[in-house]
Amino acid sequence: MDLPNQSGFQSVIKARNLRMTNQRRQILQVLQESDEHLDAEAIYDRVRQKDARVSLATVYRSLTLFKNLGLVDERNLGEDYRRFETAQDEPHYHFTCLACRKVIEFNAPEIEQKIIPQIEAQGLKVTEAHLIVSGYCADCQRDQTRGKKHADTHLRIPNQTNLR
Amino acid sequence: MDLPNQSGFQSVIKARNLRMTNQRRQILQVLQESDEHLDAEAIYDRVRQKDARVSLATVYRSLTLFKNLGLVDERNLGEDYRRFETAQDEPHYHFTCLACRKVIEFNAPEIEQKIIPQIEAQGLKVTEAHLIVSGYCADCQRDQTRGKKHADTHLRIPNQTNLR
DNA sequence: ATCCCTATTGATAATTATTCTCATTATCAA
DNA sequence: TTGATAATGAGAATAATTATCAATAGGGAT
Repeated sequence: MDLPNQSGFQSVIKARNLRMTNQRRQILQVLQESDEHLDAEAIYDRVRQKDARVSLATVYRSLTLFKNLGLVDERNLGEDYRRFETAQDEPHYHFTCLACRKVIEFNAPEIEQKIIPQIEAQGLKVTEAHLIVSGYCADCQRDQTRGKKHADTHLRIPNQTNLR
Repeated sequence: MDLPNQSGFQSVIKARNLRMTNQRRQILQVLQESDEHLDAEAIYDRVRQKDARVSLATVYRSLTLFKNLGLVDERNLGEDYRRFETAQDEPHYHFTCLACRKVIEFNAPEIEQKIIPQIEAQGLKVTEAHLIVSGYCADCQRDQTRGKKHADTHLRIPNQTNLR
């Protein structure tokens, strides 16, 4: 949630002679207010609830703009799981539960302090690094062992009877 | 390229009463022969060159099957960059050049030895971990500073004049 | 070698997520 | 207030992947 405030955003916008529209304000606000990881569709839904008449195309356009302005990051949190979040100062990484799709953030200073320097020592220039960890959260592990019903649409545990 | 050989594959297939078809053989062979990271379309092209009449749908179906059998891994090597590779014994991670799309593999034992154990200590069960690093390889850095023409279709360097 | 069951395939339609098109609207500097 | 043009809405277009279904082909049993 440490995003430039609206007036800060406004100056960024004007400096590039872009325009500060109501749609952009709404979309940015939704992103700032949420601490979840939303996709374009979810952002679209929330913006509409706030009554703005914003089209899905505009949501996509705005997200692309915000990405390019460095205000928003697009994250691939696993297979078929692209989400957006406001840009953070601290580098951080993501664990995704394959059953309930919950996202848990964590730090891993080894990446910035050891792994990336090692890569750059080979002459490569690093601009981005994502560590994507998948598995099962504590709750869903419990449910599975109990054989409980849960949102198994996304279960990726290989199933002997359905390999195809 | 340390994949079960064809006879090993055959036994895996039969054990699940699946069938060893010519299409599957061809697709698997393409994956084994290549040390690049291919997408479904590229696999499709190569299989067709070997003259088999294989449909794209079958390529997708086979890749899904191989994934579920643990013979093949699907990798998200960055934005819009899903590729397949034969399953490896050693965990490894990927650097992708944003300019030429070259992929360089590297090890990072800190991930398996420190980061994952820390995550699991919190009660999470980890089944997968991908470290995706993006940036510019030595060659493309050189080209850029010289202002050379190169495949800039994929350049992601924010461009002040084209933010939208 | 032949038969039969059914797993697999090819061709193509359907689906999903995202981007594009273009006429219309709205922002904002003058 | 006006004018230049950035931005939008609505829907068409695109691209990647999956689903449908009749036809084909493994491979165990005979």
